[in-house]
Amino acid sequence: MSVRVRIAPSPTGYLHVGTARAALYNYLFARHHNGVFILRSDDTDTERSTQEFSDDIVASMRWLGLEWDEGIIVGGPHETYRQSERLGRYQEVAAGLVEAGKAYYSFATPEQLETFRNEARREGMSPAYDGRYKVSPAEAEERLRTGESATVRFAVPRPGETVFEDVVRDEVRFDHVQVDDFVILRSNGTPTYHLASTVDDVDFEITHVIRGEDLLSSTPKHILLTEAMGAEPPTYAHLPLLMGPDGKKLSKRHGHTALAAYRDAGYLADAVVNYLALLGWNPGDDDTVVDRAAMIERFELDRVSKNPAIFDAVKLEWMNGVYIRGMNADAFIATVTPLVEEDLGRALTADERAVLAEMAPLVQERAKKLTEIAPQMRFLFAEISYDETSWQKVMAKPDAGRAIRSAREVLARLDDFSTNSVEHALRGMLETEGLNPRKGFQPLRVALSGSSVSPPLFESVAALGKDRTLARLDAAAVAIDAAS
RNA sequence: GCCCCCAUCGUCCAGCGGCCUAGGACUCCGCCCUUUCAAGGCGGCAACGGGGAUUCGAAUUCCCCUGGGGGCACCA
Repeated sequence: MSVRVRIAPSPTGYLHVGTARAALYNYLFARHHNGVFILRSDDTDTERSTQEFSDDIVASMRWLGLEWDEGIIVGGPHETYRQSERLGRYQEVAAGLVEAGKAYYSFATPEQLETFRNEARREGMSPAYDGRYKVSPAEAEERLRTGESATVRFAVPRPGETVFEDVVRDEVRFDHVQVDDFVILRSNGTPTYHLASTVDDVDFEITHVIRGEDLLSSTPKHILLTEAMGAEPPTYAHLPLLMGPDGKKLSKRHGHTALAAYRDAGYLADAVVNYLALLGWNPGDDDTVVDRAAMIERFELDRVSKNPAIFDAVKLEWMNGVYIRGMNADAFIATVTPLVEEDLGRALTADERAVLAEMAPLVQERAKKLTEIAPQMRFLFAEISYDETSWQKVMAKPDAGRAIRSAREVLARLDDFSTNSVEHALRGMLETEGLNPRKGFQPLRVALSGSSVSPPLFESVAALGKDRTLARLDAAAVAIDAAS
């Protein structure tokens, strides 16, 4: 039987990094086994589900490159892949279970249940509802007829026990006193997550359920439901949860949890994928940078860690730098050009594009995030302003003015503004002025770029060209005089 | 409170009875390279939670404790 797996986000929020990782693992598992990867929308909570979240999920999945074979948007043999469109099917299953005596109409009031739980808790017993307020089928029918509202609950076999073999956790067992007679159909007729999700998994012939550990204790319910439907339960694999730096479940207060936020912050999809993949899985050796093909090739569920993993933003950033440096020159220029144009608020001219292409490799090896790049190249295409800290650190020093004036003089006499020629001229200036590179070059850097941190100096001068270089040196000299 | 899961450097992983003087990556700290910042090179700091048991031998197996996490809804 071929592998069929799914990721089933609920459009009640943006695609969370934890969900993204679960999606990635499902994807890698499917690709590794030449199986089918499905994207389903678990949108039974109509109150909280929105189109915006749904769009975000699709966009984020595509950005990561986790193409799905069946599911929302792309369709497939099991249309539809949206739970909100399958309500009839869930009701049908629920009715069948009631018919078979495996589920029942429940009239237990919230107050009764609350009281039961409190009491159980007080006595040190399991707070899982044991169905004690169940009424006879005849009575249920009668009360239903009089218009009384009811939920449908699954009748958990008691006493009993559910044992299953989890791929990452090995054998897990739950005594049924810990499993409540859970609601499968709300009093308004809509299915709960347990019902909808399980029915879909059965109908879509899901073979492996790979999901977060937070669902581990719900698994007996899903197995019981599956069996009650007369189907074979899938293989389960529960992934360790993602934590924030404080060791608590990753949430908004830890920073970005919406995957799209990382895209917007200048991260590369491949870097995020690589980082997420290694957060709880390892390829079997000490490799850290692993491309997608290698991940697919080497992915195994039994190499998934059991430990919760703390999301380390610093390491992600490092990895992003690795991927930026790994881009080929053309690809880098292609992704960076629109960013620079957006930053400037205008399109680049052909000449400017040539300058950008020239300078691109220099900023490429320095960037950790795409968002750092435009600000670093801005001085090439727009007027500058001096960074306050840089000014204090460099321009307020005694030799700054001298270096700038001397450089201005030397460069003014220079016709060949190639990098080599500029370097030769400026090093000559250092010598005649008796300045070391730090004292002699840093002021020039600030004069030209506005900051003490910039791409390499000689290349920058060459890229700016003679006119603008001289103008900026003049302006800096004036500014220094004015400041002293 | 009840149940489940987990436990190696600060963090992510390796280790699946002797190859461990516990390995790699990020971070941090030195040094080198160097026009700034990065990158890169070299080196360094840093961990098997505690107690029993099994064994000739335990980070690796078993038990207890402790600690951390998750779940216990007409939310998913």
